Amino acid sequence: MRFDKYVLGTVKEVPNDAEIPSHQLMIRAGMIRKVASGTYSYLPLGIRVIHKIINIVREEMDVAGAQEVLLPIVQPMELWQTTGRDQDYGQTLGHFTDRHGRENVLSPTAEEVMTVVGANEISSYKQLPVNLYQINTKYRDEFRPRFGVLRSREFIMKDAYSFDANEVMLEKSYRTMYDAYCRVFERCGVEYVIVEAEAGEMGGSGSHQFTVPCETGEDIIVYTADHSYAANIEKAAVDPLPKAEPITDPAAIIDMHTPDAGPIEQACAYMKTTPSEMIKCMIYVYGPENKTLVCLLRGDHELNPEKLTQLLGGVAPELAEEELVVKLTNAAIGYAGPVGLLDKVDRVFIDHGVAAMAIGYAGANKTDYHIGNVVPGRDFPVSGDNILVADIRNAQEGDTLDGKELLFKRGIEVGQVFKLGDKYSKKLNAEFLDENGKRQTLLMGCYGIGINRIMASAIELNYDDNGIVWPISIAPFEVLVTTANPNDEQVSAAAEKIYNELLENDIDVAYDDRNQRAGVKFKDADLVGIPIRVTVGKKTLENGQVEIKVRRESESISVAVDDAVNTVFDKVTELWQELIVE
RNA sequence: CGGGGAGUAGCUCAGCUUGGCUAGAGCACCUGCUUUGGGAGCAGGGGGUCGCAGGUUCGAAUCCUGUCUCCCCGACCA
Repeated sequence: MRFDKYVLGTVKEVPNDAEIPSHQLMIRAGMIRKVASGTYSYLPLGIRVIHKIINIVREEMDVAGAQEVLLPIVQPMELWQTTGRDQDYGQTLGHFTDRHGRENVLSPTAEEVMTVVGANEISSYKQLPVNLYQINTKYRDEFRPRFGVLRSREFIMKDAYSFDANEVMLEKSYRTMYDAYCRVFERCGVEYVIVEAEAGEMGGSGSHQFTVPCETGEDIIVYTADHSYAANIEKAAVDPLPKAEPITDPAAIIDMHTPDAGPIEQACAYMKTTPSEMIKCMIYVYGPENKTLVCLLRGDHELNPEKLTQLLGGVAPELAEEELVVKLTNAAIGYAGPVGLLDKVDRVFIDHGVAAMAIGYAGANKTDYHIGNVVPGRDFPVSGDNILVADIRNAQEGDTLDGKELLFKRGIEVGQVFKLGDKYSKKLNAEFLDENGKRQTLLMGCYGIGINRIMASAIELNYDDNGIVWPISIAPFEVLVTTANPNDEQVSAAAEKIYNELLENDIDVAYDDRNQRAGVKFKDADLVGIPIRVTVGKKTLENGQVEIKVRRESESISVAVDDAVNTVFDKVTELWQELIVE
C-alpha cells in the first residue's frame, strides 16, 4: 500500500470530546471519526486493525471447532418477547416499527435467533456438540455512550453459542471456549485477567469475564494478593464482619432532630457519629406484582444490585418511587429506618454488616428525625419468615474473603463467557432426541468478544508521547518503508526496491511515498504506530545504508541496503515470536 | 431523566459582557518561490446561512424565547 493517495487521516489536534488516550489516539492516528454520539466511522487504517483482530478471533474459533454463521441484525420483537428479554434489556434495547407496523429489535446480542437456528438444525444427539458463531455489528442504545469505541452504541462483537446434550458436555464446550479466548487475547498482545462474573440479564449458572487491567476501565476487579480469587465487583463475595460485642443494658431509643439531613454525612454531623454507625434503609420493589423489599446496610457500605437479583432468583429489583417510600414510612425521603417498618413490607434483606452491629443510628420514619441507640434484634427483628441476613453489598477497601485481604483495580471487559443451561432453549423449545428417542432440551452456552474493545484496550496498554505502539499481530501494517528525501531519485528507487521485496516476502508493508518533509513522515509513522519502520535517506544511502527502527525501541539501527529486507524479516519474526501461543 | 458546560471555517478556538464598518486567528487545504532527517519559511488564495426557528431593534454571532445537537458529572445510599 502506498501512502501517496491513501486516506491516512492523521491530525495534530484532537476534538475536545475525546478524553482517554485510546479515543484521542484513534482519532489522531486516522483510525476512526465520530459520526454522532456513540457511533463511529472507521477509516482505512482503522478497519485494517479491526480485520486483523477479526482474523485472529475467527482462526481461534475455527480451531476450537466453532462454525461461522451470520444472523440478521434486525430481528422480530416477538422472539424477544418470548424470552422476556424485551423487558429485561429495558431501554438499552434499540427497536423500531416497520411500515407494516411490525416491531423490530436491533440486535444487541443474539441468543434468541441463534437458539432458533440451533433448534431448527439440530434434531439428534448424534449431531452434538455444536458451536455456532458470528462476527457482526451489535446495537445497544446506551444511556450514556463514552470513551470512544469502548462504550459505543454500535460495535462489532463475535458471539458464539454452544449446544450440548448434558451438563458434562456443556462444561467441556465452555472450557473449550474459555481456552480459545485466552489464546485470542494472547495473540492480540493484550494483557488480561480472568474474573468470576455475574450472569446479569443473560441468566444462567456460571460466567467468567476477560478483563484488560487498565485505569480507564469501567469495571472493577476484586482480587486477593495471592490471585487465588478474582471477581468482578458485581459478584465479589466478602467475609461477614465480626460481630460486635453486645452492649450490656443498652439505653432506650432516643429521637434526634436532624432537619434537612438527607445525605448520610449530614445526619452523622447532627448526631456526632460516623456512617459506619448508621443503618441505611433502602426500599425496593420487584417482580410483576411489585412486591416491596427493604434492604438494611451499614451507612458506609454500598448496596450491590446484582447480589439482590441473585437472591430474588434472577429478578432485578427497582428502587421504589418517592411516593411509595413516603407512604410506607410516613416521612420524607431520607428518613426511612427499620424500626416499625419491617412488618409492612413483603421481604427484608439485612446485610451481615448490620446484623453484626451492637447498637447504631437510623432513620426515624419521621421527617427531620433520626433515632439513636438502635439495637438490632431488640428494636427490629433480624430473623423471621420474610427476613434474610445475607451478603448484599459491594466489597470495599479493608474487606476480606476467607481471611485474605481484597484488592481492587479497574479493567476493560473485552470478553465474557456464560453457561446458559436451558434458559433460552426451554422458552424457545430447542430440543433434540436422545439415545432413547426421548425429547430433551438443548443446553447452551454463549461467548462474546468485543472486537473494537480489543482495539482500544491494545492502545490503552501500548502508547507513548508520540502515539500508538501496536502489537504486530493487530497493527494496520507490519512494516512501513519511508523516504526522508522523496525527491531524490536514488532514495526513491532504493525504497521502492525494498518495498517490493518485502511485498514479495509476504510482509504486510506500506510505503510512505508522499512528497513530505521527513519530520512529517516520521511523526505520522510514530503516531500510527506501525511496529517497524525502514527509512531510506540521502545521507545514509551515500554510505550504502538504510535505517531500521522498531517503534517501541528508542534507538534505530543502520544496515547495508542489501541486508535491509533480511533484517526487517528477522525483526518481524522476532516480534511475532512473542505473540505465538504454545 | 437530573445537574453543569458548549455549539462561530475540516480541526482547536477568539469575538458576545456594553448590538454597529467586509466576522477573525492558528492548524489543515490550494497556487508560487525558497526549503528538505523529527509536524518548514515567505507571499498570495479558497472556504462561514455564527446549530436551528421565532422575537426585540434602523441594525443581531452578540439581547430575549423556544428547540435541536454534543460533552462532562450523576442517576442505588432512603
